[in-house]
Amino acid sequence: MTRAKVVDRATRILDAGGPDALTLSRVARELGVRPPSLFDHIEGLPGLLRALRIRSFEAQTELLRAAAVGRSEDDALRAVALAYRGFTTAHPGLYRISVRTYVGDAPEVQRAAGALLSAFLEILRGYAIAEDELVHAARFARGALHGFLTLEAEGGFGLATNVDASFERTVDAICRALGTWTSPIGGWSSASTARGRPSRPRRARMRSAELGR
Amino acid sequence: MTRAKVVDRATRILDAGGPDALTLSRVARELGVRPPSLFDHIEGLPGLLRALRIRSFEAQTELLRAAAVGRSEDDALRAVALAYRGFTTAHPGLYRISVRTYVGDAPEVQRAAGALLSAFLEILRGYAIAEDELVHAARFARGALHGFLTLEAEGGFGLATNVDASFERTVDAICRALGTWTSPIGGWSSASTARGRPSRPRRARMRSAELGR
DNA sequence: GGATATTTCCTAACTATATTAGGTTGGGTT
DNA sequence: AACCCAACCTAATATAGTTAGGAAATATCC
Repeated sequence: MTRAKVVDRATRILDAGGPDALTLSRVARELGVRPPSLFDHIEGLPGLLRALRIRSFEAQTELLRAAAVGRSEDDALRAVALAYRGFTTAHPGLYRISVRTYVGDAPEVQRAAGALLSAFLEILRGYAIAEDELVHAARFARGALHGFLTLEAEGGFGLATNVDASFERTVDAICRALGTWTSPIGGWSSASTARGRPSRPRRARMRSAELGR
Repeated sequence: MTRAKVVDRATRILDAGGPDALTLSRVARELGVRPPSLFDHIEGLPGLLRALRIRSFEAQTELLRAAAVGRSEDDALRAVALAYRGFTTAHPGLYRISVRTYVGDAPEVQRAAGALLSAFLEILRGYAIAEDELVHAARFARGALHGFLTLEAEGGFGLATNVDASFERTVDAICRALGTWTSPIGGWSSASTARGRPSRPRRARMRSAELGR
């Protein structure tokens, strides 16, 4: 019984049964030991979750780097997107657990998350995007990819008609947006924007209705 | 003590303390009753979560409709995006809980989720996008919005430098992509694409490494 | 090789949570 | 006045996580 085996088994349970299925009792049962025995290898449930998050971030980072090597711009982004989708499909639970609790988490987790972030930034460096716009572009691209995959994993697309095609179109759209990235002041990037830049959104006020009290 | 009060209090706890803070014990304590008393108003914890998800979807749907009324295309999308961000900021817990568990959930929850989906589709109808492309465009737009807001809410952007600007850029990027939406066959929409349509991504194979065993 | 230290598992016990069963009470109805 | 039922209660059970402390196996050191 080693720490790695505990985390391995937890990963399997997580991927197969979702977050609610993962309990120390179950991990212990499947490993043939009693729950308290796990505490000699992980620091309780929080420690196990921490280990899983780190594993998830590291896997994603490596994946991303491997997919991008030797490619650039749209080519790199497409490869990364495909690899990412492969990951969320193969390890839905592990992916999910990496979302949530970046902030306030242990330094090691923060570090793993940071590595993923910078790997992503690296890929976007191929595009003709001003340095101070890069972070915005990265947030957009990562968010778009992440949002699609999350919704897909959660079944948020309702009837699963043609999700593959939707994904291709989504990646295309991201590439298109990155290829025509603009600064808010004037045109920066090589290509001119297709439809200019429509009026700045005026701050709309929202009512939070009678939710929560 | 009414059902509505239970759900209200649960919403507050959820928004203030996150998913882990929400327990029946706590709801009961804050309402001045004992836990079993709650069972006369909700069907246990699963029932409470169900009610919360429904409330979340309904709130989002109404919000979206209200923001879009009287506007179209980019104008509508910008307003919707702002309203959405306002919602996730005001009710992070309630928003979170709507993500996850679409599939396999109770019919009422499915219905509430479906209403949100179709409201979103309605907004995109203003764009010059072919009918059979609409669903793809909606998945992209919703995913991008959702992904950004999720990452922001989870602190996934690391140092919170200029997230407001990132959001504006992201909404711009979504508008741009929708304005230049293409069909995979040929040009459909009004504007021609800025950078043509690069080679179809070839299915990359991924290794799932030694994760989960 | 034998004494010792460390690792790894165990049982026992405690806490919190969700949940069921069944009792009490008071307001409103016939 | 008798009744019903809505809304609360106490008591009890099951499961999860966790701590304390002990026993056995394994590694380490003289």
